[in-house]
Amino acid sequence: MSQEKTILIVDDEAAIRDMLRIALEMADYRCLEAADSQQAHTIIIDERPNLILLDWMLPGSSGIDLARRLKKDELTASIPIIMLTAKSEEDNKIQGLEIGADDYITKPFSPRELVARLKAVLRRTEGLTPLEPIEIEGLRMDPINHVVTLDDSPLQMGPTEYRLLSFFLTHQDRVYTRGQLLDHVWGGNVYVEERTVDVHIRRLRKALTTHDRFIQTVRGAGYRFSVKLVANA
Amino acid sequence: MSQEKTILIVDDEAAIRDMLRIALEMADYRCLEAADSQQAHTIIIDERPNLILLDWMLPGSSGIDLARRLKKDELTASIPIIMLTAKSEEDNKIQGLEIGADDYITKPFSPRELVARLKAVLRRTEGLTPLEPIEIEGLRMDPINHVVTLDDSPLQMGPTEYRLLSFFLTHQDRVYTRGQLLDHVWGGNVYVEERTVDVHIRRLRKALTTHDRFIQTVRGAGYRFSVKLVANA
DNA sequence: CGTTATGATGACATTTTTGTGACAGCGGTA
DNA sequence: TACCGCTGTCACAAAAATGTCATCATAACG
Repeated sequence: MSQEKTILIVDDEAAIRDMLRIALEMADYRCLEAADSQQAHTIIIDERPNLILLDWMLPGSSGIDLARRLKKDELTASIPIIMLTAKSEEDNKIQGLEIGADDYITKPFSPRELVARLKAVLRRTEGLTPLEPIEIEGLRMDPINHVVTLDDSPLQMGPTEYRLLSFFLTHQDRVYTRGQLLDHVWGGNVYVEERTVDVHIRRLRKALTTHDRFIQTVRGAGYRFSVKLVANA
Repeated sequence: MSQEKTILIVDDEAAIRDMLRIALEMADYRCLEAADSQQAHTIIIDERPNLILLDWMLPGSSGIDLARRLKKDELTASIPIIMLTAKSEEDNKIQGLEIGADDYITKPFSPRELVARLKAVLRRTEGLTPLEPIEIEGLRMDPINHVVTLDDSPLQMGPTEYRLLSFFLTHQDRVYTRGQLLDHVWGGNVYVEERTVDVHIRRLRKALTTHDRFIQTVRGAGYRFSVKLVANA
């Protein structure tokens, strides 16, 4: 299960888009529908990309305006942007960096360079999770060292169980269906059997051994993580 | 209150120096005396700067030679360098990065861009170069003499392994993804496969032989250096 | 009770991730 | 020139995690 990243391409030249798409898909990235020239200033997508490749020159609305608007909008401000500029436009790169683009690439560029820079930008913005440790009833999860302890003794579990526990700790006292758990913990667009959730719940329970009272089964509905003991309904 | 960083400016144009000084001081950095054209090849300072801004073109001795010498000298090898290049020299940027400069900026640049890049470089190299020797459990790193010993017997390792260990020693008990390690240890603008990290982790582990328990693999996440933590999560 | 629906559990093949040895390129040096 | 150390990448081995299934246990309900 590779952690797939999605890239949004905004360019009005179909040839460039195709080239980008091929390069990106070879590197295991998923491309979102590239906005064409006319709608470039009103991109509507129903999925949040991990990164935006934005051409500097867009007819109607210039790429830099678009970038500025994206960076202003709360919803999109945190998405890193890489600007594509023609060589003659290179002077603009400073302006591009100033308004918040995370990198720029001058055309023509090699696919390899593109992917390399893209990786660098993604990696730079990736590790920005200075989350606070969570502790309840002796169960402590510290995302900084990626360690779960129960009464100070470390617990061992797989990555999926870790994510599952992480989700539960931040969403306590509420019942989630298997489908919802798949959405939140596995990620939206994966196809796995709902029963798989049962197995991982089992594995997480085993990892928590003595404290498996935390995870409650709600028959016919799903699972709930809670410190309080709640009667099922 | 702010942890003051000192920047050494090496440029023969007084106008540039003044501009840099103003920009840097506005951003709360402290500037060291800029070497002028004549002494550029024999910088003598009595304070160790946190970063060096180095002009590519220096009369008498070219900036790149100076950079190379700085990177060779044990005392200064660990100080990050940002090269300033004129636009026409941009082809040289690759060469600059190759000899060990941590970033480059092409003139003309905005003060804002300068500070942004400078911050990025400082952030990456932060804590990477302790001035005091560090010792834990018989493992001792002496940054001044650039020597690592284990129970008083010297260990041999390559430069990359040394930097990796140096980073780990100053950032213990915390998981870093391969990408983050590339960012901090290799530098932000190198394009290297993430698996390369694995290989260097292996080489470092081999160099530490008996104490390879320090470097822990956190499956699905990255690596962690720690004396105490044992179980993964 | 008996029947049925739903969850728990152990086993297992497959996939993913990491460890490891080898190798070619590069720059420095004898 | 030949040699040497370091580096990044690769191919393959090893290890761990994952998803699915068959089967068992239990709750719900008549």
